Amino acid sequence: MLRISKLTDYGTLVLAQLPMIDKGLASAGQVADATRLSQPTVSKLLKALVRAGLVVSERGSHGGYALARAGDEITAAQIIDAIEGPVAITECSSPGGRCSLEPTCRVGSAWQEINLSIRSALAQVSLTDLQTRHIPIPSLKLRRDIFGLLTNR
Amino acid sequence: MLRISKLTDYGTLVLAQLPMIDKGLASAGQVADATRLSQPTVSKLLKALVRAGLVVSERGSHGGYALARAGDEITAAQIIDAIEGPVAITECSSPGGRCSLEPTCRVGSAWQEINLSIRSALAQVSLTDLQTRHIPIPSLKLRRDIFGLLTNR
DNA sequence: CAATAGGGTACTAAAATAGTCCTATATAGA
DNA sequence: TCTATATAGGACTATTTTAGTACCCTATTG
Repeated sequence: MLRISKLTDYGTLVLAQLPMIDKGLASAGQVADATRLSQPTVSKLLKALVRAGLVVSERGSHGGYALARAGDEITAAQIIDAIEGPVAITECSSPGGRCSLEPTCRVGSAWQEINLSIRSALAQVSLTDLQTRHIPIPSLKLRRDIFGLLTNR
Repeated sequence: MLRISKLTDYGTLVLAQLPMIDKGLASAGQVADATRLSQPTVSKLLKALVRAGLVVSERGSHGGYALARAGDEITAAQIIDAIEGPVAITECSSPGGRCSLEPTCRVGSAWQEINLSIRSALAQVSLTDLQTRHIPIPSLKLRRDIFGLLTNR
């Protein structure tokens, strides 16, 4: 019915591998190893996450990435926005969308209500929820396989 | 962020052109003319809507299509399901999805909560809402243009 | 039994998504 | 200050999904 992209799902995996900002840094390569995703893809995701402010980065030979804030301060809505961009359910639902009939046309408002409901639902689920709502998993590899099954990757 | 397909949007247009079940029938060609969509596309949509039970059809030389029930008994969720199929936000959010770890894995539940919220939002908007929440429009053609602008078709 | 209309499936074309690669810039340490 | 390592940004290619079309079949009316 509605879906998030594979990249957004990967983004969740990537975020789950990052240390908190005050606990050191992980390089893109390390994250790629841990998630079993390719390095270029991981880099692309991390760049988007940095731009969105969910992740902080440091350049240079001992550089890397870390979560900008705690996992329960990062929401599913923010992750989706960071990776897919703020695409709305229809063009006209976008704030500042280009519908020139805004003042008279009321059709958009129905879709906007829907869009707000969806966003609020997504804002109520944190990264911590997404990554910890399961029983402890023996190894990283297995954990990744579970994600794979979950999302049909 | 999340979006419906163009075909689903077209589906709303098509539904808006159909008479109620007790008020006669409209042929696919008539609906195509009224919506300015191509006949093959309209036929495809109508077939899907019939299969989903939102529309009834009659074959034969005076056949055609009509709404199976009143516009406020048809929801946005039903329209989306009819045309895009019941694809969930992730595979595992599908009822009866194929995640073999269901009993132990709790990750899916977060996405499922999200999915339920989205579905309930979509179930609260009717076809009537979608088609009548605007000021009266002079002609069918103009009305269609407005939909076009709205959805960036 | 001919004309008209829907039913189903398969195919083609177009667009969005996913994935990769290349070049530039920054930092640490020898 | 030079080299190794790491991120930044953008361009490019491949893949997948979506949209659109065409064909052949079945049903109904006059």
